[in-house]
Amino acid sequence: MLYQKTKSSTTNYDCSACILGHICVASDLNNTELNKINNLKHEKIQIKKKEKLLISHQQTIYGVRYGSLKIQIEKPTIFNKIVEFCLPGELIGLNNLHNEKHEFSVIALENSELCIINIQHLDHISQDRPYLQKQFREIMSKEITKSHYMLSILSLTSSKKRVIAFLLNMSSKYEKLGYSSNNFILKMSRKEIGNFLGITLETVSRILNQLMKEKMILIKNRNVILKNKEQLKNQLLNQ
Amino acid sequence: MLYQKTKSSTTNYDCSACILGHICVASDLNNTELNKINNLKHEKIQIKKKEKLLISHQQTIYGVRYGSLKIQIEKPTIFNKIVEFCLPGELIGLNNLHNEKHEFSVIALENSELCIINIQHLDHISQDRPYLQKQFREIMSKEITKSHYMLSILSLTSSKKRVIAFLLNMSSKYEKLGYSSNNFILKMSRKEIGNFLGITLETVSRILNQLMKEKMILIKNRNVILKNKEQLKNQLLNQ
DNA sequence: CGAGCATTTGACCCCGATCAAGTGCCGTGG
DNA sequence: CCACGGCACTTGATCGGGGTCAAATGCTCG
Repeated sequence: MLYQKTKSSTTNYDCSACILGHICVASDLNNTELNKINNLKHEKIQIKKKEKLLISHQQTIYGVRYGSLKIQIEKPTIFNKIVEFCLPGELIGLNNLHNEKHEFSVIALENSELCIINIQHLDHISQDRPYLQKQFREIMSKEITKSHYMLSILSLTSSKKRVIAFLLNMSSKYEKLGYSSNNFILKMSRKEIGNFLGITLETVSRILNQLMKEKMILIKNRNVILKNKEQLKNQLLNQ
Repeated sequence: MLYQKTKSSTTNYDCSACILGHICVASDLNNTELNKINNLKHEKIQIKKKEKLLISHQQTIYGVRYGSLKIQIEKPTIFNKIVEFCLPGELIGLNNLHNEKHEFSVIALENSELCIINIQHLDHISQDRPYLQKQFREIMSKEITKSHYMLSILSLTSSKKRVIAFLLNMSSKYEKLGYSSNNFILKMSRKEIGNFLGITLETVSRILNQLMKEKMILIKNRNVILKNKEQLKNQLLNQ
C-alpha cells in the first residue's frame, strides 16, 4: 500500500496547459506571463485510492490536479493525526520546506493525480519575477491562517460545533472549485472526520443524524445536502 | 489599552546590531552578508504589559526582540482563541501576508519590544539574494509545521497530555533561547494556558498540581521546574 | 454473493465543564 | 508602609457531553 515515487507513473506536462492553472502556483498570471513560465515543465504522479505517499525529501511540493487526499502527521506520539483534507487546486508539502525532522504522509481518498513541483526549479524561474515569490508567500501565509482557523475549531468545546465547522469548511472548498456548495459528496469516512476533528466516529455519526433531525442538513451515506447554511453558521455563534 | 502603531515610540536601528540577529530573519548569514543588509534599517516598537496591538495591514511582520506575547484570533465566532505564545527571536504576522480578511491581535504578557519588518523592503533587498528568499520560506514552512503540531496536541483527548505537551513545548522554547529548559517562569495565566489548550483554567490548575504530586514537576505560582522530563515525554506515548 | 469494513444505535460511565467558595497575590492609593 | 480591591489560583461538588464497549445493520468491492 506504500507508494514509492520511483514506482509511480510520471509524465512531463506543461504548466500553461494545466486545468488548475488558475488556482495553482500560476494563479493570477495573465496569458503572457503564463507563456513565460512554460519552461516550468514538471512531472505528475497518479495515486490510487488508499495508496500512501510518504513525504521525506524537502525540495518538492505537490499540487492536486484531481481527486482528494488526506494529509496526516506520522509521529510515534500521535496516532496518525489528520491535519488536512485536500481537493484539486490545493498544494501539499508547504509544511516541509525546511530541514527539521518532520514526517507526514499523503493518502488518496480516491484515485488522484498530483503535479510535482520542484522548489529549486520554481526558485529559478521566479528569480527575475518578484511577483511569483510574493504570490508563493501569500499561499504559504494562507496555509498558516487555515491552520490557525483549525486550531480555533479544535478549541470549540462542543463536538456539534466542530462537525458544523467541518461541513461549512468542505462546503466552501467545493464552492471554490465551482461545484455546488450545498450538495456534495464526502470522500472521507466518519472515522477520518473524527480523527480530523478530535472526536470519535460514533460522535460524528450521532451529530450528523442529529443535524438531520433538526432539518439543517440531509445526509445519506456520504451524500450531504446543506438545507440551511445560515442556521448552521448561527450555531457557531451561539454562546 | 488598545495600542495604536502611530502612538507608539519607534526608533530606527540596524539589523546587523540586533541581539536577535542569529535567530531572526538574518539568521545563518555570516558577518559579510550581515553587513550587506545593513540597509535593512527598520523601526522597533515597545509594547507594555497587557497592551494590545491589533494587526490589520498586510505588509508587515514583527520580530520579538525581548519580552513575551500571546497571539490571538479576533473573530466574532471564536472567543479570542490564543494560537501562539511568542518569545524573543520569533516572528509574528506570517499568517497575515495575504489579502483575505483575517484579524488577530498581539498582547504583551510583559513589557516587550518588537522590531517592525516591512515585507516590501525585505523583498527589495532579497531580490538579488535568493538564499534570503529560501530562508524566509523555510521560516514560514516551520510555522506551518508548528501549527500542525499544535493541531495534533489539541486532538490528544486527555487534558493531562495537553498540559504536558504545553510544558515540554515551553521548555524547548526556553532551551532554544539558551535558558534552562528545566526551570522557567510562565508568563501567562492559567486561564491563558487553558485557552491555548482548549481546556478550562480549573482543569489546568488541577493537572499541574497532579503532576506535582506525581513528582514530575514542581510548580509554585508561575515558577516551573521539570523534575523528570523523560517521564513527562513517556506520558505522551502511553496508549 | 460473501467478507470485511463503514455506519448506526444503545447502554454505561468517566473526564472535564460548570458553579461555587475560599485563599493567595499584587498593585494602587491613602 | 499598610489596607484594600480585584484578579489569579486552588479546591470541592455536581452534572452532562462524549468516550468506550457492544451489537446490529448497511455498503462496497473483489
